[in-house]
Amino acid sequence: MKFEYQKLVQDGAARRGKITTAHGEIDTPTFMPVGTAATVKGMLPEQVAETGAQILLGNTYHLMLRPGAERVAALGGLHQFMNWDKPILTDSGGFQVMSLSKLRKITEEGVTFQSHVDGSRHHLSPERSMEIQYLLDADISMAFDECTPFPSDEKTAAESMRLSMRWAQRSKDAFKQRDGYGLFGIVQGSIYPELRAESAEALKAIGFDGYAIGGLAVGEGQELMFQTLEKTIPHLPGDRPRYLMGVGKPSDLVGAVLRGVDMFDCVLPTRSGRTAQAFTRRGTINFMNARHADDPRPLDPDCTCYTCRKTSRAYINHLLKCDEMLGPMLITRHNLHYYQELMTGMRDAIGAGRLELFAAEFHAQYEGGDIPEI
RNA sequence: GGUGGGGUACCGAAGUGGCCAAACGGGGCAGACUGUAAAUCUGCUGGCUCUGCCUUCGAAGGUUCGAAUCCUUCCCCCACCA
Repeated sequence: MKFEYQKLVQDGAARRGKITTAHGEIDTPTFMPVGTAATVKGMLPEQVAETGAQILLGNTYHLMLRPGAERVAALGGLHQFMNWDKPILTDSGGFQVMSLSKLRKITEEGVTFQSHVDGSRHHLSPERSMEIQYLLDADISMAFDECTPFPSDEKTAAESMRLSMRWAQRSKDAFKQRDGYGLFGIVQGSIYPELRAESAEALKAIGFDGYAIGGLAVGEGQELMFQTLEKTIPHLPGDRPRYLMGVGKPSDLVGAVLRGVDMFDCVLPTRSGRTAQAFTRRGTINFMNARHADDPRPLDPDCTCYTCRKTSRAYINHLLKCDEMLGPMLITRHNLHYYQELMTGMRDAIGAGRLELFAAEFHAQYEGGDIPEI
């Protein structure tokens, strides 16, 4: 089957749509849990699927180091390797170029870096990144880019963005076209509207199956992020999915969907889940706090996830206090469920032409505070 | 009964005349986390009317300008020997 994006309903700038890939369909707007090292930390694949996730994010950088892309390919590809038969999108390794900045050396050709695992030297280029993502059998591959740090002055941001655009062309040239598989370009340009526009136009000229917006949620703040989205999205084609990389908090997702974003990935529900923070429709809860120790109520009485149906706040608090692995697992499971439910809510709202109202209700409830103390 | 070792903050444990309200761990309390080098990181953790004062290093007394640190007596714990 063909890799394609179908826009089903438009509500303001927001879109309800569907992406078709070799491993199945994805309802958009969608949230992709992050499974960096061929696992969503602390979750079995079927549990991830149970939350409603339709696609995962995997990582070129981590998987090339361990266990190695060729090995994954020999073992049947990433889907089989990690027992996830739904779509997978792989990051290109570009983000690690930034997050591992102490160990990197960037040239026009690509980036040389030292492994955080054992210090060994490795090289990543647009061509090698495409090859790795092909070996992993990613349904959606990402162009190899440089995630421009924040803050960057306009000149630096422009040079970084233009390098990413040249790499985007090379990524496109190296990408092996196959039915059901797609390649996304990544818009850069920091917070500068003209650079974002230039970047988006450059990618559009190359032609991609989807367009990602990178280099945001890196410290600029939500307001600047939203402003940048508003200056970027009008330059992107309407008949392709838009993916805001690495975002974000629930309110970021709502604001970005309102502005026309279709896809997200973020470590927050999983990472925060491991560090005691639960996301609920009524805001966040830190389960290490002593006030939960005697609370027999579920994490969220209105939630239908396993954690909320079967466990109490007191139990979760106890597990975390004892450093038991089940604590992070339970919160992660809830968080992923909450994120998926939020996306479902937005998809339904767009379908009904009432996303603005949904957003207003979301904010009122999210900022309204946790359920009353017992 | 004898010999030796020891009693320090919530716990463990440094410190053996002034730079000690007392290192360091743990625990506790709170905060952070946005394309995952993160089950990680940061702060606080005697009290107060808080650029200072008060109380605290088993108890009481003493030496000294000054004591958790030196002296005396007492109480308690541990090990080995009887």
